Amino acid sequence: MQVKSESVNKKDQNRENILKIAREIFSKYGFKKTTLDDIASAVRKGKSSLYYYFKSKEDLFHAVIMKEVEILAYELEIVINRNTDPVDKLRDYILTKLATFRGLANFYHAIENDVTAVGFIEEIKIRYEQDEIRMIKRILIEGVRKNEFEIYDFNLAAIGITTAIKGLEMPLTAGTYGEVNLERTVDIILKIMCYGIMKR
Amino acid sequence: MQVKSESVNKKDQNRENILKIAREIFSKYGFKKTTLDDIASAVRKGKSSLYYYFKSKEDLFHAVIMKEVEILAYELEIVINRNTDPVDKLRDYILTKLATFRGLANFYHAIENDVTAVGFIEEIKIRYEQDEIRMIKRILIEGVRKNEFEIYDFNLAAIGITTAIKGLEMPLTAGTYGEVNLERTVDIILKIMCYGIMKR
DNA sequence: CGTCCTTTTGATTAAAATGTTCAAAACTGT
DNA sequence: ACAGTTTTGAACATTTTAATCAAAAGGACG
Repeated sequence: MQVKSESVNKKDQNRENILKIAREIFSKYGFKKTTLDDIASAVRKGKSSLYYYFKSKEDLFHAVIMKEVEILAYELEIVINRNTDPVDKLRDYILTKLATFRGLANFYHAIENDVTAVGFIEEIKIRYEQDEIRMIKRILIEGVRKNEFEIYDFNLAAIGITTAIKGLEMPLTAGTYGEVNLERTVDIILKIMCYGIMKR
Repeated sequence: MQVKSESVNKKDQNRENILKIAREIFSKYGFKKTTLDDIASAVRKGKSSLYYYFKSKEDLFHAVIMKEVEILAYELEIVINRNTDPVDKLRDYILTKLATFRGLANFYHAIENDVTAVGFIEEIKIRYEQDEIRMIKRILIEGVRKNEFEIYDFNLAAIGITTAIKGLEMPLTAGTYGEVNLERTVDIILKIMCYGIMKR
């Protein structure tokens, strides 16, 4: 009998490799234009071999996106745990998320409406909204503890900021390709959020 | 009766527009992955409308490539007529051609062998080889006139150099994607050619 | 070698996509 | 209303493509 852990390792290794290559191809051509043959021949396997690792094209795509999201989560975790000024932290958080999202958007940068892909990404957005609010809240609480922010309702504030970030993501996932200079826009929004619009 | 010249203009205008957009899409996805629907919806027309302007997908692709070649020819003409040192002119000629070719290569940067596209481009290469030899010859003759080159058989020299350029194009049209630093390679080859050629 | 498990594959199929044709419609200027 | 131009939707034949499956190949181990 083969040792389970070894064979699992081998399989997982193959799976990872397929994911890595599939990621490249999906990000280049989008979900619809990428065929299983493209991926299979890129990993030098028969097309049917892919079904040993993933139960469908959608499944594979889903796995690719999920991995991307994991990476994003990991990067955000790092940003959050850095010992920086709360405002900078907020800024870094937003910029990191946007950068990764710009990449994610590639996955369905197709001309036609790639319904499946859009569906996946929308689904992910919804699923992770709660996490996002929680993270933002942590930043806000830290800001108050450091005596930099003055916030009365953390939940509302976090929801507000999360919503603002969603607004920033829009031009990425929608078709607005004209370089909007995101960094500048982020700074402007940050300024508004930090100093408020009221004269004092 | 409508005035012929007007209607022709309108049609040509539309044709040009289709070509422009088709160029973008072909260069992004390659010949095979680009569908007529992609192009049609990008120009906001029905798919069948395209057949009013081009008799087939191949025909359209062909037209796109031809336009690209025209542009290349135009740019090369400019380089050749610039009043520069013959060696620089040779260098500029090669670099200009390679730059455009790098773009051309995009048109069939597909994973699979895009036989049709490859065929077209090979055909063009062959057709324009004679022109190329002629242009190179002009540069060489000018170089001798300016007392910088010392060449006894212009034809042979031009053919040799053209062949060398072909060698430089190979990594572009073949699958060699690993950045080969073309500019450096060009300089090296130029150096070899020059010190074999230059009067001393 | 034979056994058991893992992994790969070619053949097959059903469904969807795609290039192409064509006759009819829409549009345009006179 | 007319004539020429341009657009289009429906229809079709052909390929492509995702998915399935049973069989084969590979590999560890007694």
